[in-house]
Amino acid sequence: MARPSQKEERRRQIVAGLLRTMAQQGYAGATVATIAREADLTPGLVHYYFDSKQAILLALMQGIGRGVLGRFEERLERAGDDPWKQLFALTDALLERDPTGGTAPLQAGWLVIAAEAIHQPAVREEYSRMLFALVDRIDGLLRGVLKSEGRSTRSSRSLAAAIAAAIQGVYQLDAAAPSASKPGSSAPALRHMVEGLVAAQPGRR
Amino acid sequence: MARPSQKEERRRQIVAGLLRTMAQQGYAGATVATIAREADLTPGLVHYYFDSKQAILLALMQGIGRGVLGRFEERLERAGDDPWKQLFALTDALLERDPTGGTAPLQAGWLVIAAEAIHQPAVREEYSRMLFALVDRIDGLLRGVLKSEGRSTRSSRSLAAAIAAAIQGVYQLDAAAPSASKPGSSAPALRHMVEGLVAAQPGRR
Amino acid sequence: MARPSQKEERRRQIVAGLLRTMAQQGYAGATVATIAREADLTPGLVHYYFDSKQAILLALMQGIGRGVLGRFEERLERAGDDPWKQLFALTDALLERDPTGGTAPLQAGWLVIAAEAIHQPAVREEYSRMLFALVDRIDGLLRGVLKSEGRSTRSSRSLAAAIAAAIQGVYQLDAAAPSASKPGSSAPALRHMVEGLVAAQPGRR
Amino acid sequence: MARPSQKEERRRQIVAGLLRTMAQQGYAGATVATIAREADLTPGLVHYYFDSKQAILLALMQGIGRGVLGRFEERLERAGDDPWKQLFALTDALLERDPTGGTAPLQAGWLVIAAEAIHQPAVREEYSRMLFALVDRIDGLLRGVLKSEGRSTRSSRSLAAAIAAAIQGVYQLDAAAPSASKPGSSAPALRHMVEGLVAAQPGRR
DNA sequence: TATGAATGAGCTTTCATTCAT
DNA sequence: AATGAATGAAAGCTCATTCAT
Repeated sequence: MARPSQKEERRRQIVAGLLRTMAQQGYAGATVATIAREADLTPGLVHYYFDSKQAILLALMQGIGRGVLGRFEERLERAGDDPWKQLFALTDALLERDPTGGTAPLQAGWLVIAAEAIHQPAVREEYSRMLFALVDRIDGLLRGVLKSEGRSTRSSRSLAAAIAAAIQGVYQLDAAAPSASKPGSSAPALRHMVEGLVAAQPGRR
Repeated sequence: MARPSQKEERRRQIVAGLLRTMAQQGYAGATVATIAREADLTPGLVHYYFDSKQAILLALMQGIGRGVLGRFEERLERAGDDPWKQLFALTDALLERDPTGGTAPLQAGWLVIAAEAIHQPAVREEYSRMLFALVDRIDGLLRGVLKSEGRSTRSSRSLAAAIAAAIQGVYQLDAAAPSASKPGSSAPALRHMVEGLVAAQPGRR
Repeated sequence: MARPSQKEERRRQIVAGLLRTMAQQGYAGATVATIAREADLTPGLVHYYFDSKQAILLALMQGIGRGVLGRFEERLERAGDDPWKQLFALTDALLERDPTGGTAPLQAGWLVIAAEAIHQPAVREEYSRMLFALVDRIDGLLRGVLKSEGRSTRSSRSLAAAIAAAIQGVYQLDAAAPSASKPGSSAPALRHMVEGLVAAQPGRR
Repeated sequence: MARPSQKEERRRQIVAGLLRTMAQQGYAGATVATIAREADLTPGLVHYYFDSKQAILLALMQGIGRGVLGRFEERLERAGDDPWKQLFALTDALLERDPTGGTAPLQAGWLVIAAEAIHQPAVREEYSRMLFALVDRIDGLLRGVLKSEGRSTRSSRSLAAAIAAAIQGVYQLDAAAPSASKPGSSAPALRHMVEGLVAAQPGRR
């Protein structure tokens, strides 16, 4: 009972190693050897803690999910009861750019994961799971907003999906063509997009 | 003279082979052997027409760029003089889902390309080039809209980037988690988002 | 009967192409495609005139043999009856460095050929044939010298082989480490070596 | 701890495998697979110990350098103070033919290396380095001889280069056309050549 | 004669994974 | 727990040679 979980600590190291290398070299380029080096371990030990490279990726995805949602829930408390503020607390949390550049690996990693989801069923499953969780969370907040505006919540889920898509899109641009968007401009732009979605009269134009 | 030159045709075959396999297996999974099989050629011949696998990818990107923009320019003619209609002609063209499922490879491929752009400099360059072209095109139409609404065009480029991001996001969701969004719901949702962007009072909220 | 021998001309081109590329890239590096390009032909045509790459090499060796010996025979006429002059006419001819650098390919090529002779039996055979011819020629002249000095010709063939070896050695150094020997210093040095061989009392020291 | 490190031993095996196969098949013919088989290893393992095939070659060259010079230094001690004996200790050591045929690979290998030096810059560099070391060593001994004979040492380096060339030439003949020279005849012939070089009056004949 | 498309065998190299220690 | 040697199955790419035109 000395160290409560060497094991968990080691796994965290490895997962972090994968994220860092993957964000720079892609998934295929993230060799087990590279991951190990980044985590200050040996290749053999990586396979002692994880059955396969894919297993590391899945663990990474779950870690990201917990981390990002966790960061948001903190903010939600500070948002009070205003539905708009709550919704924007979520979008802002997701789009926040770490000034130290620390989130770049996260966004790049996320893009890489999405690409892997296309052909790795296990990854797609986890990816979908996380995305549904996100859409559901957005949907919940969005319904609050719609109600407060006296609007129908009928198609709220579609709208939530659109918001999620927009967020993913910002990730993608930031990661793959960082020069295309001005830093700091995404969060406010997304707010206006969301306002547009909410204000829209179904069937208009 | 030797066999009549089918050089361009062959190259097209190979590029198409890459897109199809890449959309199903990712870039690393699209081996030269797979590409060749998909194009009904031998691996050696693939390298007769392209110096490297990466060269095929770059050719594919240029082909996609030409194809997508071409499809749009056709529609633009039908949109007449209404700035809103012109802008929506573009977004609709980009988001249109081929009912036969034919565009799925394109969107999946695009996501894979974005992921490769992260660590392959040549790909990133081409990716940025194409994205800039898209943002510029959106920007042009957006300015028309803003003027017609009597609004400032000062930050039009940021808005254009946001719109491009939203489109990329839809691609990503469609490719990696198709079940998350209802088919057909993206195009109208994007319209509303764009309206929101345009209607926004800078500095509000 | 129009052109007496297009064929021979073409073959000469190809052989020259092999020599040039081989002198720069080695035998393995001298691709049929490279040879063809250097000869301003197409790869297919190369195999129309030669059955195989090796066949070009063998033709090259014969061409070199004729060329080098031919150059020497010219000089021999000018050497008159002095046995020493005749012998040095040969060594000088072999060691002469083209001031335009034109013989560099020849020496480099010769070194490459020697290396191929190790494992290509057909090449080794031709190489030996040429070397024997050279040693025999040297031997003939050397006997003249030995007689004129009143010395035994018993071991003249060994001495001739040693002289041939020294010449090969100069080729090798010139080709692989040109900076090791001063240009122009080889021919006189070789003369002195030969003099030493001739002057030696068998069994001395 | 893992298996006890046999790193150096393994590297030696591989280098020896390269020398053996290279002496029989040339450098291009010495595939990594062949080398591995000769060393009783798998091809993958070869690349575990060496980054590239070229790296094995460079290691081989350094090994040869150390080995040959080492063999000579032993003899030098036995040569006492006589400058001639010292010089001949060197040439004899270099030309010594292992009666078991054991040095044949070495000489053949050396020829192959010289041929590679032509077009592989890294190999040329190492080759030059070794040759310079050899010429320098010869030069040192030669100066001793020249002084003891009361002769000028002005052009000793050129003479040393000529001696080195003659040695290389013997290697070449032995490797590529072993039948051309009688076994055992090279060492004495070289001695006489060297004597001729030393005895020569500069500018004579 | 001449072309250059096409083939297929083979090359070097990489890497996830296993395993003796 | 930990190491790093070892494996083997690919991968991308090259190239002599053939062949339809």
